[in-house]
Amino acid sequence: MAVPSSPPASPLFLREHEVRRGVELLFFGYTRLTRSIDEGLNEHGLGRAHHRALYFIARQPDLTISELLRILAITKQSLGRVLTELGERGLVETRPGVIDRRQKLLRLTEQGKAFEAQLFVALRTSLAAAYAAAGQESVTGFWRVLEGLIPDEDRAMVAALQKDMR
Amino acid sequence: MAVPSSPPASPLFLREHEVRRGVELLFFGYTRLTRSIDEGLNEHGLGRAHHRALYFIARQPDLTISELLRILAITKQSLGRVLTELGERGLVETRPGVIDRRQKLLRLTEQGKAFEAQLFVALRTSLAAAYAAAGQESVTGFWRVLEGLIPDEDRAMVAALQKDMR
DNA sequence: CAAGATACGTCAATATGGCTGTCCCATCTT
DNA sequence: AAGATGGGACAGCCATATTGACGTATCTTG
Repeated sequence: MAVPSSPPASPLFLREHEVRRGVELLFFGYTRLTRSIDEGLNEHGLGRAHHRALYFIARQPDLTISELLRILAITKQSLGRVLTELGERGLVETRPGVIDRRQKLLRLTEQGKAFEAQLFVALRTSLAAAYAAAGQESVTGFWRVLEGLIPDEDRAMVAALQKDMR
Repeated sequence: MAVPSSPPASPLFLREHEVRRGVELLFFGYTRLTRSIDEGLNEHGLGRAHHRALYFIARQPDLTISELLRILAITKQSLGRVLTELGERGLVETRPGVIDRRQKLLRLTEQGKAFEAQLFVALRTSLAAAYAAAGQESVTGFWRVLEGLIPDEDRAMVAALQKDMR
């Protein structure tokens, strides 16, 4: 795998160090951010999978099971376990769909809202510090690159989440 | 409350939606990027944990076990299993440290290098496309924000990885 | 040199969060 | 009435992580 020291104008090769930098920063950044909520989750005996469900239910009240499945991209069985546990702890409640009574609309209880908000504080603290240190210009770039990592078929779903943000 | 060191308009309390957007984009971007290598890993019966080890050994040949443990932030036992499996498949080899013979210096075999390079193609394809779509300015911002997510005590480690990038 | 610290390995037990496959029920659609 | 869809549930499996304790080789230091 000998690499010439003066590379030709192959854009793919030229980007290697930039790509490695991105891979590494994404790895460390993502894992550190998720670690920031572990303590709060542990207090309730919950894990990150529970947080992901909580988060997206908080984000889109009256989400259905199948919508949540598409967002999380896990199996019905895996999600079932998580939702059962969240229900048992009184953090999530469901009601039958209005239009389609087979559906279950997911919502956070008051307790669930409070807990999600508590976890969100940790996320906000970390991200806000990073945003502040980097500056608004950088934040825009940060978003743009991440958007480019999301495959076309998923982009509508992500955009929908952010649709009704004020 | 006198906080002399922060500017008056310090956006510590960013608008919530900016933080949620970052959380979501990081989640989707990171998970989609990691999924891009699953197929390649599956062909060898390996998982993402194996890739992380492979990746960092590729990045820093002659890495020691304890350095790798610090990077991955997992336990010795977890890493032990991963390295055993990589060794059995002839992807990673070790030799005793030169200065300190208790150490094991980790290296990829030729096979290991080829495999890591193959996986890297998928990462590069995804990230390079995102970089190209976003533009160089954005890439810089992307890096800056992610750097800000890494706690001070880990930053030296990450910087060391990128020290000898050409 | 003896004592202790360090680098690494290993055992056993456990938790978490995924997966597949199969079958079921209620409800909506045609 | 038949079929499609939303959701639940069973059984079993796998990957990846954890803790705690103990062992061995090697380096460092009083």
